[in-house]
Amino acid sequence: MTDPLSRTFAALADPTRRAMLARLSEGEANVSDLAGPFLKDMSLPAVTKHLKVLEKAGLVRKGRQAQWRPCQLNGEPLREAVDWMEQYRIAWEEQLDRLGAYLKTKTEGAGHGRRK
Amino acid sequence: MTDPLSRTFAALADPTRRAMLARLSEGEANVSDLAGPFLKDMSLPAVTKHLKVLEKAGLVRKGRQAQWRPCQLNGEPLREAVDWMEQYRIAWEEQLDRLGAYLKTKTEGAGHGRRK
DNA sequence: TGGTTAATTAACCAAGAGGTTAAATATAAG
DNA sequence: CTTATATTTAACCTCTTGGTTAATTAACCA
Repeated sequence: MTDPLSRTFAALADPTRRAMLARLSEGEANVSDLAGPFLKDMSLPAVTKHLKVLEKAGLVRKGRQAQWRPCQLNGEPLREAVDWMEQYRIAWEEQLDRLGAYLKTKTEGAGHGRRK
Repeated sequence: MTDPLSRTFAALADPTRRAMLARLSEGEANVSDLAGPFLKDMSLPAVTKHLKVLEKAGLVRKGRQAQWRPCQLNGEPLREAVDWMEQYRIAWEEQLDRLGAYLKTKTEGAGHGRRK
């Protein structure tokens, strides 16, 4: 699982990480800001690890400012993931269309020929 | 990692599984059809396992027809995943806009006042 | 019945993910 | 120089993932 797209999807496959991205979509945040909502459920090092997964996937960029590490969201890998999905979603919708058309034909042809 | 969205993203986080979905986007296929391109790299049971991951994520539906198991793609979970992403993509693009606006302000204000 | 093809299950293994606690680092502030 | 705050690293543990080979099930065919 070394390719970028896999890393992106893997990063998204965790509700904690998705929540952190959601938080970051509202603006920059330090590690402890991000950790806040989760400290009831897990330790700070656990959050650091999640953050690292997001960083390695390129979804988050971490700066430095004194002892704080302000984190920013980077949407680019997201766009690539969406692109991958859309590419096939089109095919899937076409499949649905074909199915729809097929069913329609069957129904229309039920009387074995056109009406009128 | 028990929620549907996580299962979907996790299922997509593997190039073998993505390739299987890509194949299925061209139409129905049996397990051995799907396995074909990968049998140089892995065994059939490995493919079965990948398929099971896709099934549990609801991305693939497996029927039966004699000894074959015709597999079909189900795009619905995909749509939900895209929806999740789009929801935040909007925010991300806005962030980019704000960044752009900020840089623009800085440049404009460089001469400390408006040019005539 | 016995054989062939398609696919799954079982039992196992190595590596990775996600968590922990305790110790270390980085920066600021007395 | 010491202390406080923010964050990371180290060492460890358990469960899951992704793979294996060997055996099993399911359905057809002769």
